[in-house]
Amino acid sequence: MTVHVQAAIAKSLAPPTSTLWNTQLREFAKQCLFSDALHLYRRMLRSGQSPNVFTFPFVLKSSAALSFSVTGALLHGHVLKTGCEPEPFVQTSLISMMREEVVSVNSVTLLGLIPGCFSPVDLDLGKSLHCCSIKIGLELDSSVGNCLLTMYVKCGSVEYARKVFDEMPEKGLITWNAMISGYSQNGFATRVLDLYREMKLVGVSPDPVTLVGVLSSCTHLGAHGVGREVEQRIELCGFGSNPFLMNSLVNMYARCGNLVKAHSIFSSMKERSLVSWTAIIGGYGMHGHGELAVKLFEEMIKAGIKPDKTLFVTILSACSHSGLTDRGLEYFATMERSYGLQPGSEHYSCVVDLLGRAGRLKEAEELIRSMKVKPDGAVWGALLNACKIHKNVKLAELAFERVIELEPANIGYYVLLSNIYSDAENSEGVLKVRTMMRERKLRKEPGYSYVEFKGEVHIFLAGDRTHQQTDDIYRMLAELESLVRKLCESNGIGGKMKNEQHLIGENNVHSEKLAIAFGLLNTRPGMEIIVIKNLRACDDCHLFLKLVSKIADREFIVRDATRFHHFKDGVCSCRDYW
DNA sequence: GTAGGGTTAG
Repeated sequence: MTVHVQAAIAKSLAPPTSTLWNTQLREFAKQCLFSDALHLYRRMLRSGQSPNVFTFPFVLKSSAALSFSVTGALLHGHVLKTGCEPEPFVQTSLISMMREEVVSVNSVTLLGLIPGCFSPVDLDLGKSLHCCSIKIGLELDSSVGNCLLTMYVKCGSVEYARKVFDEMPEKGLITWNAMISGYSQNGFATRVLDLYREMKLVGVSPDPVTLVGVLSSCTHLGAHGVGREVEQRIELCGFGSNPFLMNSLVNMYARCGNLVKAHSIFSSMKERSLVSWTAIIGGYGMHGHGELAVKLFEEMIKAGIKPDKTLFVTILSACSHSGLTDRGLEYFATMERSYGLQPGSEHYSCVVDLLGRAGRLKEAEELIRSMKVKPDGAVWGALLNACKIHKNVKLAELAFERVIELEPANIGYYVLLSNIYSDAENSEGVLKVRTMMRERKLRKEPGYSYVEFKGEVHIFLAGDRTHQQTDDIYRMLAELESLVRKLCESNGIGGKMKNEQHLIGENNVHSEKLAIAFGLLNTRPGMEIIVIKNLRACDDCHLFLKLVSKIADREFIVRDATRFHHFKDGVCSCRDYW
């Protein structure tokens, strides 16, 4: 179409109609070729073709994107804000054009203007466009409403978006999708699932776009049940060839630990994009199969696909979790050398983690000092974490000092340092950290864990006794604890358990332990137990849960704020190498 | 002729 239009205009075989001009303008605006759009607009005027109501949105959008002044007062504010002087051509051509036609702001104009505000810095301008649409009584128009809703989502104002959503009298598929994707992209996974249920109840049929948002939220929540329902729907509706949807499905299964299923979907895909590869490689890496992740990565390179920055984060972390230190360092070196990708802070934090887990703390510290970009909190945080593993109090103090300069309110780092002191039996240090937290009025958010069982969510806090099965749960825990102790003594791993001894007992019952005990009580062998934890899963529970999986011969997953921990037969597929 | 989509560490 585009080629045809260009050819028609260039050869002037027939005088282009306004529709042809507008189609080409729209193409340019869509591809963000804004100055091309403005040039085309100039040619259009020169050729004697008058712009009409369909012309304005694309010209206005292009002008707005280029920060040029367009329609009077509305965008004048924008120009002042960015400090861009209006380009003389745009100004003169617009003024002359306006003189000839009365520009009335209608829904089409708004639809051209609002997408110019799809970024948090333009939120104020977007709000004024919202006011403008209310003034002319168009805010309830479904296209304008959808557009405003999306604008708020892209600006990160989910609550405003929801307000627009609630006020819209006619909610079409696109309205539901915009809200569902909006929640999904901003991390409100439970709200996505609520809205999805509501949508089906009012009789709107989900399409692939809906399901992508829903699947992404299932992945974050570990909501396997909904995920499987979505998969059935995909088959039923014949959406199986949609690459976006298939990527989401691969990602969901990969992250939930069902790598066989993830791989089979991945293999069956006709088009495998970089995102598909990232999903499957990340899945293997996350579950401790670093060798397989590396193998797939090499396969991808051989297939002629170029990795991007995201994939490098994924592969570096895969190497880190499987102890493939040197392989990871090689990849880090090729990033810039072979692919021209400048490593960012996120890559450095992976490499610090890589070196740190391997005990190469000195090199990790040197790497940070050699960084061209300013290290962020995550980089020093990775070093601090390594100090916890390898019990280096001195370096930990330095890393803590740096990380706290950058993220003074991040409680996780205070807890980490406190645990490092506690491991070193340095009670003075523990006290120091606690005082610091009190002075800064920082309080640790209470950790909780929950299990989804028969459509209900069972939530537990540390030491919780409110659940109706409390007695049985505690009995089960006491039994497990005594079996764990026996196993430790007979296998001579009591040393590792030493730090954990004080955790056993009612005062130190972690929420994930309660959730697992609940799961063991209520599910049959062979059924998977998935526990979700709001914060990071407790390191001290790790060994306990591994041993429980052996004793009870059961498989379970603890999904915490950062990753999946897959426990099976006494092994955790996550960070098990050390 | 308008609005909605997948991947990333700690």
